[in-house]
Amino acid sequence: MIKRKQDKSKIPAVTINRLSIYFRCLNRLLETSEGRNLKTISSHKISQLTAINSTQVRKDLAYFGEFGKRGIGYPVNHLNEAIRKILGLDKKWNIIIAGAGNLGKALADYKGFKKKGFLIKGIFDNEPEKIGKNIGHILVYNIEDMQELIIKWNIQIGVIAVPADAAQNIANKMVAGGVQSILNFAPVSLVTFPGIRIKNVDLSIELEGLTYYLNT
Amino acid sequence: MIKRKQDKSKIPAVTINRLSIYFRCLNRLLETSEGRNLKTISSHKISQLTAINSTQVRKDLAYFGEFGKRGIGYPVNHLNEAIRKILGLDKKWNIIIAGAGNLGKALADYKGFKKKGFLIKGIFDNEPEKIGKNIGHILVYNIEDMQELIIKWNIQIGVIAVPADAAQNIANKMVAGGVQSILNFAPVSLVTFPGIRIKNVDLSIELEGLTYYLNT
DNA sequence: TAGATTGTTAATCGATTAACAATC
DNA sequence: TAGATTGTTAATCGATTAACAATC
Repeated sequence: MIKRKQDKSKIPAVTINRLSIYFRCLNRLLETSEGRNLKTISSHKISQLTAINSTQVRKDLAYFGEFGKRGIGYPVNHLNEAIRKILGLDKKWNIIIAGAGNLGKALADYKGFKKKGFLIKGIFDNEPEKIGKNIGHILVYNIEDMQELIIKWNIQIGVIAVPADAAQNIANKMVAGGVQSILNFAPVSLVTFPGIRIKNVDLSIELEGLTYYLNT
Repeated sequence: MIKRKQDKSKIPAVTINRLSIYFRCLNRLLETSEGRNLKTISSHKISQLTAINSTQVRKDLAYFGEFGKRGIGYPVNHLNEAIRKILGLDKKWNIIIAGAGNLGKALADYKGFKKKGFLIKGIFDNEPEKIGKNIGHILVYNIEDMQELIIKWNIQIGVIAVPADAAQNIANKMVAGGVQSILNFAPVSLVTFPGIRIKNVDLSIELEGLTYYLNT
């Protein structure tokens, strides 16, 4: 049973990230015949598959309810469904992508989105040659129309894949349109807005986190 | 003066990530005329520009030396160069990309790499139609030849942009070739190797970190 | 009953931040 | 000297992990 009225601010953000990892691990397991025959799974087995400490696994899951049985383990199917609901993946989410460059194209074509219930409703750019064309099955729209279409399409998540110097302006427009969350691929610290959640994916930071340790 | 023999394992990984942020912030500043005229910058100013607590800024920098002067601040140019050296960005790094799909293409075309001293020496794929073609100015090679070319080109960093089920195999081959660090875009927990550093960039985790909070 | 495993408490570990002496 | 600001210590905060009673 999922605990009701669980205060999200009390749950560490890293716990949510690990929940995604457990979810993927269970999904993979259920794709195998071995996994489908499994009734239950122990925190120790999840630990082996994810390289996350088993106490951590139990603690993370316990934030949301008592999913397991002592002496037995966690029922695989039920746990899988419970995590899906916790992460909100039982719902459909409407997304737009700003920027029809290489990255925007790669994201628009990314098969993982649809599978998880993310619907990319449109891509936006300011280059006239790109506007009106299709990327995969998604149409490229004029960035001028973004704010209006965010409202019309009831967009919850905006993905920023524009150059760094345009990112803040795009973010402002997304928020003005009513977007509640932003996934930002531009290498800038966006000025944030109260109540709007921003996640940054930053290639430079990741690469420099490698070169620092390579450097002797 | 940079402290010699600083034990890297004693410095939090998050500090290195923030160092990247400070570095970018200083770079941006030095691109403006206002910034170029600045002799020094205070931890408080850096804090304003990066939204990172000023005590945190001072503590992070103090791991590597005494860059500032009390009552004055940090000399902008010198600090910028010092961080560049700490992150190893004064050196050239040889990179290969495995996977010539949309993501691999986007990465190969990413301008930020060259600017920071990262040289993409080749892209690898197993599809015959792709092998021998150019992406940007980079040639696509047969994945069979990857291990050999890693040695020949003295590759330090391997980027994995192949589907999830192929990722572990590619990682094994990269490590066998002598790659020391891996940037993994495939949504799997790679089995790690002693002494090899792996950084994961995982779109699902980022998106689910948004839907969790959107979910009511 | 004996063995397995959860859920949770308490201990530990590590990172952030407040406070302040040093000093420009 | 007075004000500004660093570098660092000590306090705080928060996350991880060890330990174990509960229980299947």
